[in-house]
Amino acid sequence: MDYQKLAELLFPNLELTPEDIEKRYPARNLPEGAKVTRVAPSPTGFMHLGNLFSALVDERLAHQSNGVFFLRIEDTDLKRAVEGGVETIIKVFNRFGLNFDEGAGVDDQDVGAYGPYRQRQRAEIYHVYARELVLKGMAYPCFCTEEELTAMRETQQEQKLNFGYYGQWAKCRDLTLEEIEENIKAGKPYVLRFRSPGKPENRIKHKDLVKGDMEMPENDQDIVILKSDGIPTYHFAHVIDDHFMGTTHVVRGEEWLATLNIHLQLFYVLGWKAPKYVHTAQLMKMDGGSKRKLSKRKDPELALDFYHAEGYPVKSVLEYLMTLLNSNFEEWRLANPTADFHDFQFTTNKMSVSGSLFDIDKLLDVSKNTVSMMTAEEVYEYVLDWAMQNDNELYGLFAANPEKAKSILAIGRGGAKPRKDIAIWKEVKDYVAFFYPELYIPAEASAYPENVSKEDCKAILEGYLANYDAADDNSQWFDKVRSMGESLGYAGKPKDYKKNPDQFKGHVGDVSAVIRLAVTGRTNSPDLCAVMQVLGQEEMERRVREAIGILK
RNA sequence: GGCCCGUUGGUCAAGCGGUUAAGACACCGCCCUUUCACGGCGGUAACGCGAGUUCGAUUCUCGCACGGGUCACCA
Repeated sequence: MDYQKLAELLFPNLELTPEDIEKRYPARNLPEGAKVTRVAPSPTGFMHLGNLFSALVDERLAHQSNGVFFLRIEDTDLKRAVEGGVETIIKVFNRFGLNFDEGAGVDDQDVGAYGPYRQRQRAEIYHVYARELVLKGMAYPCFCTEEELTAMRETQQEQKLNFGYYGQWAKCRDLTLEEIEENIKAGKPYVLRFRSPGKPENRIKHKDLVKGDMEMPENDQDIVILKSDGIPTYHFAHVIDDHFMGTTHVVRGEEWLATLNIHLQLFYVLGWKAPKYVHTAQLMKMDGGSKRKLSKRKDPELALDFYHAEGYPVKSVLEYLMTLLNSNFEEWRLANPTADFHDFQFTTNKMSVSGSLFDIDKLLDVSKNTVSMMTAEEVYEYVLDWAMQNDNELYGLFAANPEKAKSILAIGRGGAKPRKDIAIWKEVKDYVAFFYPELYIPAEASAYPENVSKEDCKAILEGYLANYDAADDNSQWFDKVRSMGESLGYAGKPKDYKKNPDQFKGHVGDVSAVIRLAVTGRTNSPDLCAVMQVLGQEEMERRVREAIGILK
C-alpha cells in the first residue's frame, strides 16, 4: 500500500503540516506545579449537578495551583447543539462562581492563545494528524454501512464474541488503494478508522488520580477517528486538543474509564505524553430500589436551573458539593466556619472512589448553616434578586420597603448562635409572611394551647395590651409577660412548673405561646419582642384585638 | 455476554493488620433556656458472603454475590 498516495487521495487540499501546528501551539509558560484543566461540554445548554460537580474539581485544581482553567466546546455532534447553548453554559458556570481564564466566550468571542476553542473550528488540525496516521499506515477509510455494522454486531452477539470493529471483523482494514479509489469515486461515504496495533491479551497499567492503580486490556478496536463529515469523534478530538491546549489534568466522569485504553493508545502512537486523569465517581440517585448515575434525561430536577428557581443559594450548593468532593472538607469547615471555601486545600486523593447518593436533606442542612452566616443585607440582596424572577408578590413587598425587610431578616442574625430558619430563598416568603398585613393569617381558636383556657387566653391578651410599652427592652418586656402569667397562675420559670406541676396551670412558655399565636398567627416565630418592634404597636394591637374576638 | 470500577449504619463518610469501628445529615430522647430558635449531651444503627495469608483481619490475596459503568459515524 502506498500510504503517501492514500493520504493525498484522502486529504487533497490540506496544506497545513504538523510543524505549522506545533509552532502555533507552543508549550505553556507556567510556574512549577501549575495545573491546566478544562471543562468540555457539548453545547446543549443543559447542565446538571454532575457537570458542576466535575467542573468544580477542574476549577479548584487550576486556580489553587496558579494554573489555567478553560472552556472548550465539544460540538462535534451537530445533533446535540442547541441555539445559545454556549452562552447558557458560560452564564451558569459564572453564576456558580466558576470563571474561565480562557476559552469559548459569549457571542463567539473566544479568549486565549490556544484556540479555537470550539471543535468544529479545529477541523484542519484534526485532519493534519489524521493524515499523519494514514501516512504511517495507522488509519484507513472504512466504507461499511450502518446496516453492515449492525449485522456484524448481531453475528458477534450470536457467537458470543466481543462486539466491535477489530481483527477479522475489520473488513475495510485491508482494502487496496484501487478499491478505495473506486469507492470514493463512486461517492460512497466513509469514515476514517484507526488501525489499532493493540492486542487484548496485553495488559496496560494506568494510575488514576482518583481510582489509583488499575489494569486493563489493550485496545484492539479500530475506532472511528473522523466521521463521514470529516469531523472527529470525541476520542480523537480529546487527544489532539488536550495535547495542544496543554491540559495537564483531565477531569471527567468514570464512564470514560471504559475507553481510556483508546485514549492512552492514541497518545502513544502520536508520540505525545498523556495528561493525568481524574476519573470522578458519579453522582448517584435513588431510583426505585437501587442507585444509578444522574441522568440528564431522567432527572430534570437535578438541572442547575432547578436549584436556581427554587432559590438554593449558590454558596450552599458549592459548599455541599465540596463536602461530597473531599471527605475532609466538613471537618475543615467546622474548624473554619467563616472562611472562604477557596481557602480549603482541595486534593484529588481525598476524593471518593465510589459514587455517592445525592442527599437533599444534607444540602438543606448545609444551606441553613451557610445562610445563617450571612448578614441581613446579604440575604436581602439575594432574596430580592431571586424574587424578582420567581415571586412577584415577595418582590413587591421587599422592594417597596427594604428597611422593613432587612429588619425582619436581622432578627436573630449575627452573634455566636444565629438562627437557622432559612435554607432556600423560596422559604423566605413563608418565613416573613406574618410581618406583612397582606400575607398575615390569624390563628384559629383551636390552634391555641390546650392547657390554657379560653378565658385565660383572653386575660393574657388583654393584660398584654394594657401593659405593652414599645419603649421596653427585651428584659423589661419579658418581665411583664412573666408577671402577668404569674398573676394568672402560670409559673414564671419552666423549672418551677416542672418541679411542681400541680401548683400551676402551666408556665411562661404557654403564656408566650398565646401571645405569639395572637400576634403572628403561628406557634413558631423568631424572638417575640423583636417581632413586636418590627411590626409596630398599632398593627400588634389590631391583631391582638382580633384574636380576642376569635377566641370568643 | 466481554471489559472496567465499586461494596463500612437509612444517607455522606473516617479508617489504610491490633480501635470501645470517628464524624456529619436524618430520626428518637434528655438538658439548657425569659418565649421561638440556637446550643449541649446521649441513643438506635454498619464493615456483602466464603476461603486463604497472619498470633490477629473492616484493612492484604483469591473466589462468589450484589451494585454501577461501558461496549455508536454520542459525548
